[in-house]
Amino acid sequence: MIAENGFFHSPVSAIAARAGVADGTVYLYFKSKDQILRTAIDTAFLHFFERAREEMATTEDAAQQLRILVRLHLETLAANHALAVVMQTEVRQSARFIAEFSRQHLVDYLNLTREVIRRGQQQGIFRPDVSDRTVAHCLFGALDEMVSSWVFTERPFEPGTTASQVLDIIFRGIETQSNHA
Amino acid sequence: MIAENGFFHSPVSAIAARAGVADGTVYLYFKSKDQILRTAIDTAFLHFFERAREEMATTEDAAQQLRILVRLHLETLAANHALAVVMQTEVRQSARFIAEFSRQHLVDYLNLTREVIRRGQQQGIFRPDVSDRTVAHCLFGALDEMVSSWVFTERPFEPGTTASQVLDIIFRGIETQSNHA
Amino acid sequence: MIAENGFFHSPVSAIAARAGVADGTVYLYFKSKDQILRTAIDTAFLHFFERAREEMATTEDAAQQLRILVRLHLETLAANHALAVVMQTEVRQSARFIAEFSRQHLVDYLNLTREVIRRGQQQGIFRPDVSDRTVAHCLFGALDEMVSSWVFTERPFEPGTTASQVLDIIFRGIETQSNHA
Amino acid sequence: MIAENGFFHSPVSAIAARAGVADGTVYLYFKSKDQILRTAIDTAFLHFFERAREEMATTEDAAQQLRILVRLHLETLAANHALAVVMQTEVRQSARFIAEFSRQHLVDYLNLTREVIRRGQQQGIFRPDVSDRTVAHCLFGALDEMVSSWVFTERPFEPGTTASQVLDIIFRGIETQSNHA
DNA sequence: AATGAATGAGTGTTCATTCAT
DNA sequence: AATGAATGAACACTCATTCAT
Repeated sequence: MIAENGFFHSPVSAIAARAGVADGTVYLYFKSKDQILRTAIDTAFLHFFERAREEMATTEDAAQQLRILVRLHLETLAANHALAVVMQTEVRQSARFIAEFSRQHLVDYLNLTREVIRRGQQQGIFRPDVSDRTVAHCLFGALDEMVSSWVFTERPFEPGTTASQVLDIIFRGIETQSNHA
Repeated sequence: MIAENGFFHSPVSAIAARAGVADGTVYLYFKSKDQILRTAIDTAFLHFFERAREEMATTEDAAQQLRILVRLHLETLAANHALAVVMQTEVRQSARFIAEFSRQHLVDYLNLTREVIRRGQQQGIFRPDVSDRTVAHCLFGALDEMVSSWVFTERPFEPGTTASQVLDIIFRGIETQSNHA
Repeated sequence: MIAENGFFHSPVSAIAARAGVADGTVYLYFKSKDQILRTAIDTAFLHFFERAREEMATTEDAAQQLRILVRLHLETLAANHALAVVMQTEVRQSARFIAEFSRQHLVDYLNLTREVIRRGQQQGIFRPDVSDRTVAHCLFGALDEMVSSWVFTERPFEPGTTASQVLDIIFRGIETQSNHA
Repeated sequence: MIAENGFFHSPVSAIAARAGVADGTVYLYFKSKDQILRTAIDTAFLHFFERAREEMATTEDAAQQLRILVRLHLETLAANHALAVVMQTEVRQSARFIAEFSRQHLVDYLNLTREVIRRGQQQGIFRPDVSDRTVAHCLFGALDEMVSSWVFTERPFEPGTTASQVLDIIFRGIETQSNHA
């Protein structure tokens, strides 16, 4: 519902109707309309982090872990168009909302990425002369923009191909010479 | 006003008061509340494109042109915090708004970037084996995320430094070996 | 409310207050302010037609049926001053409103009257050399004006007397000589 | 303008535009929007009464004078469709407006008609056993309804024919037997 | 005299939220 | 637990009127 019409253009009554319950019932499960959106976002991030932690535990190679993260990011959204729309729009609905709430999730995600970057730098596979913060922002920004491009156009989306393309550029940009050669 | 509270949380009466005019006066200049936001965004992009075209005309070197674009992107927003907030939030307020209106500006910007990338590939300074579309998305996404990071935290922002950091990664990621060596 | 102040000078908030409900409640029962008026008018005509059909079925004499219609017209409005005011004013609020909506009720009423006239002509009690349309308009117009006269002054109103006076003139005007003698 | 859209749906700005002047100019000639309508109505009645007095002075025969009034009523409106619309709608816009303002014109008109009726009764050509008030209302009501019927449908309108038809009924209804024979 | 930009009070309508059932 | 009728605050927008030019 929210993905289709936007949070502000989705009356609680419409959300309730879509869920097949009465308006009042919504308030038995959510304290306010805002909480519906927050819960949806929280849940999505929670699931993402769970899977990310699980899958990243299967290897110690930072490059491999980065590949896992990137693939998971793109696959999760590719598999759920409505979620993707919400993530590319409503999550950024207003400066106050972001500052108070949704930015924290992104910071968590960025921190996770930064840890992997730093590990790669310690492992000698990533250049040590770029800040992990910058790299994480570049990587996240690139992925984010690829998703936006898909969501706001009618293009087909192949998460695997997209992941390769982005990583092709970012890896080359951050890998050490020895590694690259 | 919109930057501070968000478009949906900014009554027309508040916008009018901030502008020092009566509510009705707003409607002498804008057909609807929506048009206020659209006009602001249109104007910002118009100015940006004008300056970009001017400054990019001073050189034929694609790498140099890319540096100009990146610097202009970051400097424009760094110089106007409210504009930056609007660009990182309200421009993405709902899928419908984006699809109907604001995405076109981004597409124009991405196309401008892609042209430069392609020129660089023809000039032999950028790798020919990555698509200009992917590169443009990566670059824009990286910059966009750097701006968001600044806007939604209290960090100081140095557009020059940020530009160098991002370009350091992206350039290395897309330049040809010969060039890099 | 509308009878007292006129439709355009009756804010929905005032109508709601008079009804003892909150403003929003009005919109649970009416789609728009316009619909309040339309529903009131529709309902009044519906009841009138129902009663008219019932009472007219008690006789086959066209003259008697006409007397029934006239009495019902005047008694219905005499019994409900507010309704009478609305019928003499708001029903004619604008050319567009009338053309789109309220005229149809009058046309239905006029058609009912015309049928009775034609029946009387066939029965040989009404002159055949005047058109039923003209007669119906004269009769309705006369009644309408009697009601207006009452509504817009402080005069007392006796529907029975008024009915007799109007019918005295119209009947004499339309009856056949043989009948009249 | 008012005839087309109704008084309440005609902004002063639209009326001014139609008149080819600026909004403010309207207020040099009318104290308020209401006065525009009142002046239009006043003027129309003034002209009507002037012509009625003139033409009625040409004969002493009450029946003839009534014919003159009826013809003038219908011809005046037939000649000016917009005026007719205003007379059949806006003149009755609300009970308060009518009570305060427009009813007086009708009362004047009805009084003029009543005088003629009484004169006809004194002349022995109209029945003395019906009240002049009732007759005047019947006659005016009949004419009024004929005009409404024309204004709110697409029918062609022939004031002469319509006058004959109405008078055929009303005259027969009110004339004395001797006269009728 | 004429203008038309500016005003700001007024109003129809929406919708998040509550609560008696 | 679930309902959905009722609420009333909030808001976008209109427009009669004013007044400096």
